[in-house]
Amino acid sequence: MSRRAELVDETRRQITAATARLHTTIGPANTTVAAIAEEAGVTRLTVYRHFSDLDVLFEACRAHWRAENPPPNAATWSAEKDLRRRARRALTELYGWYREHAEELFPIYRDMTSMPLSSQATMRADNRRLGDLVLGDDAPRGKAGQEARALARHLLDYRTWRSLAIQQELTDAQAVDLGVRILDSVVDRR
Amino acid sequence: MSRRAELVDETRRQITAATARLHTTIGPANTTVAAIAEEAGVTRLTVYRHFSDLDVLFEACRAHWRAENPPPNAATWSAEKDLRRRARRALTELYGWYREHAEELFPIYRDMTSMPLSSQATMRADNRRLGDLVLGDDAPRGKAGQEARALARHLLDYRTWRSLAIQQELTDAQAVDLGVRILDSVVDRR
DNA sequence: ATTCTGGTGAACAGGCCTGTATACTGAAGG
DNA sequence: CCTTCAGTATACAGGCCTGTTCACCAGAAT
Repeated sequence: MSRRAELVDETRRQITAATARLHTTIGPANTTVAAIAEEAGVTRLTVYRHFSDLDVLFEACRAHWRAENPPPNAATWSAEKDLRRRARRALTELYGWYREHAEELFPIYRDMTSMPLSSQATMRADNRRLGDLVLGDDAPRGKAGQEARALARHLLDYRTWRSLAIQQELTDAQAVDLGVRILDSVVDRR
Repeated sequence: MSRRAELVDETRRQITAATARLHTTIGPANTTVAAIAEEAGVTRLTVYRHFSDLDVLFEACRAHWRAENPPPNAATWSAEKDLRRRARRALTELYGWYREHAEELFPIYRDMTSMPLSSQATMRADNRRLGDLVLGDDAPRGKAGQEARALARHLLDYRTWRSLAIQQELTDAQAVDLGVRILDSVVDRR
């Protein structure tokens, strides 16, 4: 990569990083192009140049942030063969990550509706994937399965963690315990 | 009440009603004084006159809307002596109300952080009260009690209903079932 | 009939935002 | 050495918002 291209790339990176900083503080809904430019130490015009489509910037910003703050690796959860252990591990890791990034994730979820639909879809798909991963083969069939999946996904959501841990003031350990117990009782019911 | 005072009062009512309409559609965060005035068929100046303090308007608006859309009467829940029945009744009534006002409540909860602290406190207190009412004397002591209360309150929250019923696409009946089962399993555990 | 006064209409200065256009600068790179 | 072009600086026209001031009107109240 030529030096020239490198510089351009660096500017682009600055812009996405600045956007990420704003999204995780004041939130996407209040993030203006003017603010991004200032935060990136760049002219408004430069932002427009790099990202004529704001949605592209939002997606780039999302990718950037996740690369710098990697969420737990859900793939390893499958190693636990027992549902309770698997759920415990998943919730512990995820809730830990949520706690670590509580402040940053809050504006994201709050302003979700003002984000590009593609990003919203991605987040929903992620949530679904995690839920299915935790349930594994233990998901009942039919209606019971639908409810179990709904519960698993609900428990894995950031907002559920926030409700339990921040609003209701449970410790993360308590929230995890509660989640595991609940999920088990629903899946395991005769 | 004199005719004069009546007219003044009517204007005030128009303003709070207009505010309520805006809060339940575009949300408190996007509700401007200009928009309120227009929606109320009144001058911006008139709005300022009646409510120099916006927080007062917000609170009046909240009261107005709740009077027109009364939530279920939680006091009657205590009639059910069995926890499961009580929880079922509470969740059924509350989730029904949430469903009925799903669209209107959404912007309120989304923009909660941009509402006056007093309103936020009121909502939290309400939630606590409902939770305690549902648990009644069945709340365990100590740590288990704390978790049971947290769960009850969490289940009664609008956002939990939304997560289960809208996001995860459960029917209200399914969400209620799930909630009752979960709460029972946590309260009743060994 | 006259006085109050809630509401109107218009205007102000100030702020922040948008998207676009202009001409300029400075460094990478042929 | 000289071209290319990413980024700068500055400006514009347009939009919407805020809070406040002033003169004015018309209908209640007395």
